[in-house]
Amino acid sequence: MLTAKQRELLLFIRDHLHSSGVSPSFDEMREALDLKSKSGVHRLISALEERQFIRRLPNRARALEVLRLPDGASPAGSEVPASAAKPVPIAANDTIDIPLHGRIAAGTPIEALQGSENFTVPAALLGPGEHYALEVSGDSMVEEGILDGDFALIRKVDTARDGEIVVALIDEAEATLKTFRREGQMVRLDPANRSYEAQRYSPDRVRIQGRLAGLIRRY
Amino acid sequence: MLTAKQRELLLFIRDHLHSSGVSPSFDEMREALDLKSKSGVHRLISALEERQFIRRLPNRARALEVLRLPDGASPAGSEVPASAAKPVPIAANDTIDIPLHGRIAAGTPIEALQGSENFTVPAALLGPGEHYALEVSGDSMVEEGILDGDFALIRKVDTARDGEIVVALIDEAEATLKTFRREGQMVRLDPANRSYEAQRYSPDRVRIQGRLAGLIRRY
DNA sequence: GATACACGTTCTCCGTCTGTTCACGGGGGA
DNA sequence: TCCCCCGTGAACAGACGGAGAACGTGTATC
Repeated sequence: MLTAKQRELLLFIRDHLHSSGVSPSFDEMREALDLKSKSGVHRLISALEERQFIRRLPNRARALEVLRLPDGASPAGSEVPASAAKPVPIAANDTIDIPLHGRIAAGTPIEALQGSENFTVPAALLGPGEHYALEVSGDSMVEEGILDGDFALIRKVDTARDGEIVVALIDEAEATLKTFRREGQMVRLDPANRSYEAQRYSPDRVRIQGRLAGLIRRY
Repeated sequence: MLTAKQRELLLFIRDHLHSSGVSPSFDEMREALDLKSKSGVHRLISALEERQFIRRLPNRARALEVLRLPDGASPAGSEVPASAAKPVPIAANDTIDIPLHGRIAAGTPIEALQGSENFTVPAALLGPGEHYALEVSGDSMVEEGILDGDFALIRKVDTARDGEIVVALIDEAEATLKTFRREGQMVRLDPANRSYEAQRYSPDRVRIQGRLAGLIRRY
């Protein structure tokens, strides 16, 4: 599950947390692992986070939290290991991890934004098919109850019916979340905000990248 | 999770609370941390609040509440640590199962609706504390992006600050989701829909049953 | 109800600490 | 071979924290 270095770092964080009460800074970890650069630490931390051994607040100082320890680790003090203290109360395995492809804004096709981040959602929210998540940027869909900062769950499809909310890629360059409508030979993308105007394109300029399947908001 | 200063302040607040019964003022905290200005304290407090270690009422004197303690902190007195008194189950898993207490509509207090259904949500969506879910009924909060049929995730608390969206039980009979505001001696519950009017009640008629913590929508 | 006081909030300025990212490279396993 | 792990170095952005002052807000008091 972990490489030797990752394991060493994880145990160091655990010990540091236990003895001083605060998580170590990147420089302290660099020192402890006998490295000369922090960027190696950064990679190890990312790996530990990806493997769900630690949790952290991004861009925050000393904001690490150890979630669990590798198998066979000795406890920090004379106490029980952290893993035993958390008996893992909830099973409920009906969730799905989907990739979070960044913010949906102007500029880049969705495929380009292959973020490493993942997003866990209840399986009940999603239908069949492949999905991904986007963070909504801007207020063009407020009248549909889609606000800036919301997470849109998108089902990967390349067709849409009138009235459906889709991720549309215009001219292979700009992706937006809009209501899809056909208008004669043209495609119309309707915002849900009176301050914005509907846009019309010829079908060959518009590529559907998915259909809105769910929405998640944090307060 | 915390920097040294943040941890120091949190432990001071805990001790002060424990020995004198009230939370310290900003000046007392400034003194305790050996600072010459309160603004540093303010920033530390904000960081602690952001990390969900404390809760507070804005513009209220000495209105701090310790929600949990950093890992490895010794208890204040000879008693059990605050963390044990308040279970605050932050699951290490990715998801948490919370009860779905039916639709929020007129008629009945939330407790009465002990539905058997459960609702699985990503743990990242919820902070500490106990939560439950409600299905939103009606369009009184559309301008906040809360639509009929959405699922509101509610943190079980009995206090609210101005501007927060809460589940309020009126006269022990009718529960609604509204924005909470104080207005002089009265409590005002604001809808987010121009077609509805704000309602005013004396505080003893209103019981807060929770605070909006997240929102989930299915398309 | 006017006033005074205590307290919390916000701002600017500043220096330091810390995390992030990039580009470079080497080694080893599948 | 490609891919992953690991190391280095440097530059940068932003968080953190301290000082001081002005300003709001709540509460008590008269």
